Amino acid sequence: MDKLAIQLYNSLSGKKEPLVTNKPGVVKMYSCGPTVYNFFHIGNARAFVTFDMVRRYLIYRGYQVKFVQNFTDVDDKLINKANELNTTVETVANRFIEEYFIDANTIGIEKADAHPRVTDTMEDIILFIDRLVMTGYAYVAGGDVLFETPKFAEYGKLSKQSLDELLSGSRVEVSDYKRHPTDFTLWKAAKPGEPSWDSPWGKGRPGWHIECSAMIQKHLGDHIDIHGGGHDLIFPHHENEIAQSEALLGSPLAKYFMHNGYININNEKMSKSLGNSVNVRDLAQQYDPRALRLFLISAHYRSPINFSDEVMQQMMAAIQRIDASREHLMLRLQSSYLPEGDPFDLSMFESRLLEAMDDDFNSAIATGVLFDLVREINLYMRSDDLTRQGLGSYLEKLDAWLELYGLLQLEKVEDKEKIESLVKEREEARKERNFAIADAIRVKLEEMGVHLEDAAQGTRWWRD
RNA sequence: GGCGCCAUAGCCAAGUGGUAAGGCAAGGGUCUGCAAAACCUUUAUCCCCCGGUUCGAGUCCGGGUGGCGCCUCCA
Repeated sequence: MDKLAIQLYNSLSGKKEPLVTNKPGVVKMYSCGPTVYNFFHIGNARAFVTFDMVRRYLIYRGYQVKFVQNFTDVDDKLINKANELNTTVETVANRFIEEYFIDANTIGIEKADAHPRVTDTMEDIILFIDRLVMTGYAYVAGGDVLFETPKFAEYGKLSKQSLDELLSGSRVEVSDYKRHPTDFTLWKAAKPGEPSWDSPWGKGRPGWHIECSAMIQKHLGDHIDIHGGGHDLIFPHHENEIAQSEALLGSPLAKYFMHNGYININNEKMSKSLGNSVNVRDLAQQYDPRALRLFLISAHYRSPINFSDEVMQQMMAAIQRIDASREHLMLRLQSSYLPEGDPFDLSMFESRLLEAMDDDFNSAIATGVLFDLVREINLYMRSDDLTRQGLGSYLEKLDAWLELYGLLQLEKVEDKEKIESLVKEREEARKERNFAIADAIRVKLEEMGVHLEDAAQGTRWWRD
């Protein structure tokens, strides 16, 4: 069995590197979470699902994982939204944090070990900024505090750009009070009507980047193993985090930076101006949420992917294939006259999965292995030598993997009993070869959106 | 202008220098009260183009062409 280290692509080096954690067996990871002013969209979902997948896999591989993901709950977008709704920033934030957890749960994203909010981290943030001022990395200009980028010699090491190169883009905002055009805000002086906090520099609120540095330190300590986010966060967000933290630490904030790729919608960049952003709340009404998740993990996390209805239809069909196989397995296992036998050795499958995921979390290959398992299960079930242990081995493996992929079907209880009694009634009719009644029941169920499938061991059903 | 990414069948998507995984769709077949599912089978002599390295390249190198991202809030 493969005992080699997990390889992961490190944005810092631009290469795949073996995962060697600061503390053996423990992975500390932090991933940038949402600004909670709205429902999250499919693009956000890709980042969340990517790091949920990484976390699940690390745990699967036996690591103890400490995972933190933040909520940005003070920011211009929130302030605008609050004004728009004639309410407070806090109300907006609370509302959409709740909505976050609902949607995250829908697509199988587990809660992090901590979900710190900026407003709960204010003291640490102010202290952090203060230390940067004291050590000369930051300066006060008016009521603002700015980080002086040239003071940090390695500025640009993540985005692989020098200060000059950053400038030549000439899109960097030039302000009179900045000593250098690439300097960025750590603390923003309060404007009337905005939420603000007391600080040594007067009332104000934190800039965007500082929260992550402060939260990492507070919840995970000075150094973490993996820092994640969308690849658009490379610059300036993560670059600035590195500058802030490492200016004080003098050593790396995170050993590995991982960045997931973008999602396009019908081959166009998703953006609000194009009006094509789709939130997960709406999508989950339209498609099986697991199909959504499968879509997100069916490509390697660094590849750009394209969202379209056509692709989603394919994903729905693929989910059906998995479900059908699993449900047949369970039906067979319910059979009362099943011979006993030996459990199967499925280590070949397991090795293939580990090999795929160890290689920079290649979930595209890993899902291929999953479908190979499904094929083998289907083949086995057509054979004549089924045993309880044989079926059990497959079900156990399948469920372990579906759990790893976050695709395990959650039981919906509501109308389940009603449907099952109809299904049973129909089976009785079929036994009596009263096909007229059997078909009538099927029509009725179809109208309810329930599909049937007759197998030798019984009937399985599923909903749209 | 700077930094970086991608180009594989009708669609999606892997592919570590050794002769193209997997999913969806489509055709044919087996099974079946019907239907569905499942299984079998067919579908890229070829991986954007041109050179080069090599016994051998989708896979490495150089040059094109075509997409895209970041440099500004952004997953």
